[in-house]
Amino acid sequence: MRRVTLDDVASFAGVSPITVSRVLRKPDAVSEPLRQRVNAAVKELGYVPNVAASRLASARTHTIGVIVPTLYNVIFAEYLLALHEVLVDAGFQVVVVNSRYSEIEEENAIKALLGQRVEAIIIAGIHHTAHARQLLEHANLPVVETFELSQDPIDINIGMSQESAGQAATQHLIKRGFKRIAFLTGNLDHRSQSRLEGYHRAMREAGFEGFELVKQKPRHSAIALGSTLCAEMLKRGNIPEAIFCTDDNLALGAMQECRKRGIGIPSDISVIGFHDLEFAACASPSLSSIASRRYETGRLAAEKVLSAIQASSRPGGERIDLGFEVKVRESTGG
Amino acid sequence: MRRVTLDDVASFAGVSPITVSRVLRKPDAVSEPLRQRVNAAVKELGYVPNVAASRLASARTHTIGVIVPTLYNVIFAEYLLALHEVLVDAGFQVVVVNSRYSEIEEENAIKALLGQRVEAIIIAGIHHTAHARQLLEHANLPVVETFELSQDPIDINIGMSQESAGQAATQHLIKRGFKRIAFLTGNLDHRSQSRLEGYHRAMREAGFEGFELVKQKPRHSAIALGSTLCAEMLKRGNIPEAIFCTDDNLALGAMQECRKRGIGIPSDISVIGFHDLEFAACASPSLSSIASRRYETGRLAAEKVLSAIQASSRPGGERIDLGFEVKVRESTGG
DNA sequence: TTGAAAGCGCTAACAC
DNA sequence: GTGTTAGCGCTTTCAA
Repeated sequence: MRRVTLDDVASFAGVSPITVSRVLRKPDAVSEPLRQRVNAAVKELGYVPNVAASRLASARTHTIGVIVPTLYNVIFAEYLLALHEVLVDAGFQVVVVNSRYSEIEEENAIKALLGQRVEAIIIAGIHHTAHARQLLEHANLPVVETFELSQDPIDINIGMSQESAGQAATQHLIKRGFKRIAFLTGNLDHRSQSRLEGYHRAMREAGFEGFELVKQKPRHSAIALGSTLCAEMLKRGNIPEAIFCTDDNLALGAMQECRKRGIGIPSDISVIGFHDLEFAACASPSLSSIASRRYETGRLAAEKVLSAIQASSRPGGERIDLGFEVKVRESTGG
Repeated sequence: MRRVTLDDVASFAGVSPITVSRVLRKPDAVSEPLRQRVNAAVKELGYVPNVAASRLASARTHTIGVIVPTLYNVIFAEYLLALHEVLVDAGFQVVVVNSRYSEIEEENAIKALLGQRVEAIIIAGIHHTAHARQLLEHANLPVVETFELSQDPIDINIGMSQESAGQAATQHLIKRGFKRIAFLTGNLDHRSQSRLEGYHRAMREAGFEGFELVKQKPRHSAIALGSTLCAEMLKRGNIPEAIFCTDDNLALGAMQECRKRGIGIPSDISVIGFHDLEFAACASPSLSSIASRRYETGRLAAEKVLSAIQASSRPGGERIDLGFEVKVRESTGG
């Protein structure tokens, strides 16, 4: 049962193949009667064009490659949503690849996307293997790196300073008068690492000693992990005045653990999270957090890519800092 | 700056193109010395194979199409994660398309995927336009419909009875002794609709009168919507003894609204949600919910697809009910 | 406005 | 084990 091809449609309609192709791509270039005959034939035969052939012949794929470290994180879901909204509406296909927080997998993902001849790559993060970086630089297509700020962007870089954000969160706690401030995190990816550095910087500047608790995050339970981390910290006799969690889910878990133990928030311990997830504002107590602009990051990245493709020129090094915002709420006495 | 092709590699290595192709796809079929020369040439020239050409020539795409109504929902994120885990590891590429809860967009998505000659389609939901259904039936590839149970699956159907689940949730509340039970939902997609029907069935069987509150869900705030819906219901003087929310996020918002108004949960009003999201177990009060098996749905769908492709035969109508579980917690006095 | 010819970059099938 | 030939299904010239 051979699939129907463009040639089949052409013979059926009694026109040349190229006419069918034109009807499908630029109908205005074909006269009304032929157009109708072709459209009828397409419908009659149930013809579906083969994109692989079209891509090969035209050297255009109308595809954008996107690399994210994980699919299981609302942050990236929102970002992907924004990318989709802009790119799909502009007639592009989005291919999402998941690097699972591994630079090796990221390099493989880049190879796979290049093999597909994607017209641009949007990649979360600025840390790549040397070879990956080389591939991206030599690929001759627009590359957008997101979420972090790079000293040396490949092409375009859109993000925020994770370190400054970490510092700002910590400074907020310091301003509230706390000295014993703990830092809690799940897996220490580059972004959490930077936040941790910001935390240490703020603590150092204030003359305080920091202490962090890091624990690998199992796949499905950032909230539960927050409780676990918090419990562990308390069990060790490390009773802080305030906790900075690298993620709102962790913070929520930590708050629940405290509540379970009769520790008041913020009366006994203040808590600040990161990302300002939806529940933060309406949790109780409402959770202070650092608002990150992942939706805007996605939209802007997509728009930059579209204009670069339109201009068919590779954009020069551009760095856009979308910033962040400290949201002060009840969990830190706000 | 022409891209490096297989022919370039071949001349560089002094072998025929097909030998290069073999080294890349079945290295064992090529002698050691040639293999080394080819690999060196590939590296030296930075050759990246063109998948479009390969797909066209081999008539295999190693691509699976996946259609989901939205990307902005943890349920589908978990499901996609499971699909990715199985399919990517088996050497397939996953192309995800988002139908935005529209059957028309779903039909377009199907066309786009067929145009890409995906080797199987995994689609969330069982409700399609007549034309979409026809396309899927005639496409001669394995089709898996998920999340709901179909009377008449295209090929394979993996899911749960949304209606029974809605009924079970309601019956749980009825057993607790409640008569005035409200049903709260955001947008009424097919699955929520079925849950609503289950709710009405349970109420009817118990001889009670049901009342539902439906409101279109704006993109980013299921929790806030839950508060809004709850507030609206209370403002109208409709004070129920229990609330069944079609989603845990709504339930969380509703609980928060109640707390704000000094309404005790479960002392004044009981609340049950749906999906058993991560926070349900550790919210306070912990939230009763209906656990859905979306992760397993994803894995099983992917596995079924793989074995169908392996057998290169279209599977006959098969329906797999993965069931659900009523999780009784504090919010309904558990 | 329409068509003929050529070729995109790869692989299947068949020789050697 | 290696190469030759042909062709996958489209689109890009260029000519009419």
